Amino acid sequence: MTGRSPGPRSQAPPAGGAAADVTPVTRPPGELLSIGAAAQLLGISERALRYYQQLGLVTPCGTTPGGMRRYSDEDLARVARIRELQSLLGLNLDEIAVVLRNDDRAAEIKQLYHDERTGADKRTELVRESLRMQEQLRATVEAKRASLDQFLASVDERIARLEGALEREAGSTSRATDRTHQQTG
Amino acid sequence: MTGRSPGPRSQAPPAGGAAADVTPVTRPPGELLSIGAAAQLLGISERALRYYQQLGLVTPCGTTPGGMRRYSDEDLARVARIRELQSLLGLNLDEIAVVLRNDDRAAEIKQLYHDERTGADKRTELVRESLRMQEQLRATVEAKRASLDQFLASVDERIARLEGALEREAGSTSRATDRTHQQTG
DNA sequence: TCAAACCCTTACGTCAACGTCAGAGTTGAC
DNA sequence: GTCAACTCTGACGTTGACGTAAGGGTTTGA
Repeated sequence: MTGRSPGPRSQAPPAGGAAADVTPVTRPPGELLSIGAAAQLLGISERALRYYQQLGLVTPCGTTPGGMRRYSDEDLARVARIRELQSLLGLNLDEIAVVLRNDDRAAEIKQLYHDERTGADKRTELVRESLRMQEQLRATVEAKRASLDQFLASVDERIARLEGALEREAGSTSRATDRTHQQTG
Repeated sequence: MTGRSPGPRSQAPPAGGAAADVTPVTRPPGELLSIGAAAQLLGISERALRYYQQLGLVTPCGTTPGGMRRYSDEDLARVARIRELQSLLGLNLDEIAVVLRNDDRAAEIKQLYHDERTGADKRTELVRESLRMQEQLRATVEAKRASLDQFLASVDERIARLEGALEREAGSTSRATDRTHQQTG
C-alpha cells in the first residue's frame, strides 16, 4: 500500500538507506564508483542517473579516459538528495534543480566566507543570502509538515474513537445487547 | 518553488481550502452541484472528476434525467480526500483506491455497529477490523512524518549555524578582520 | 420556444520521468 | 591479446494523470 520499492512509478524508492534486498554492497571508503555500482548502491537505475545528468542535476565528478562516468561520495549524496526531495516534498525535477542550485550557492558562500580576502560586510551579506534561501526551503517543508500533522491527527482521532468503542464492548462483557453503543460521530 | 497551483503537473493543487483566485463561490448549503460547479468549488478540472469516476473512485450521488452528473457534499469531500492523499502522501490513484475502499468499509462497519441485530462479539470483531485498517494508514502517515521531521531538523540546523555566524559577525563590529570565523561544518 | 450556456461521450494529445533496446566502444582479469 | 562484463550514446516506448477538441444532447432563463 505504500508503493513497491523497486518500481519507478508513483513514489520514489527509499534510496537513502540500504539498497535492494540482495547484495547490500558494503560501501567502499572514498573510491570513485562506476555508474553500475552507484546505481546499485543508491537503489535506482543507471538510466535515472544519466537522466539527472542530462538535466544538469548531477554531473559525475570525473570520467575515465574512455569516457565512462565515475561517481564520488559527494555525487551520491547529491543523488540521494534528489530522491529525498522527490519522495518527501513531492517536488519535480525542475523544482529540485532550484533547490540544488541553492545548495551550490550555499557551498560557494561558505568558501567565500572562509576566504581571508572577504570583507566583514560582504561576509554578513553572504550569510544573509544563504539564510534567506534556507528559510524559504524551511517554509516549504514546514507547510507540508503542518498539513501532514493535521492529517495524522484526524487519523488518530478515528483510532481513539474505535479504541473507545472497543473498551466499551469489553466492559459490557456477557450481558448481551446493552445500549451503551454511543453515537460518536 | 512550491509548485504553481493552477497547473495539474507535479504537485496536486490545494483543493481543500478556497478555490481559484477568482469567484470564491460561497458554498451553497446542501444542494447538489453540477460537474462545473463542483470542479470550480474544488479548484480542479471537470476532466479530473470524470477521470476519478472512470477509475471508480468517486461516483456522483445521482444524475439528472438527461444524464448529467450531480455531486453531493459527501462526493465533494471524497474528491477532497483524493487530492489530499495525492499531495500529502504522494499516493497514486491505485493506492488511493485502496484507502477509499477502507473508508467505505469503515462506514459500512459503523452501520453494522449501530444495528441492533449485530451481536456483541460480531461488533467487537468489526471494530477490530476497522482499527487494523486505520492503524495501517497511520503507519504510512507516521513514516512520512518521521522522514519529514528529520529533513526539517537538518534544515533547521543549517539555519542555526547561519544565524550563529551572523551574530558573530555582528559581534566583531568595526574591528575589520578578526579570527572568530569558526569552522562549523 | 429558443438560444446561450452547460454537459455528455469518445478519442486522440501531452508531459514528466524514466524503461528498453540496438549498435558500438571500454575495461580489466587472465 | 582477448574475451566477458560493463558502459557509451542515441532513439523510440511506456505509464499515470490528466488536457483538449469534436460532435452532439440538456437545461434554463427570457
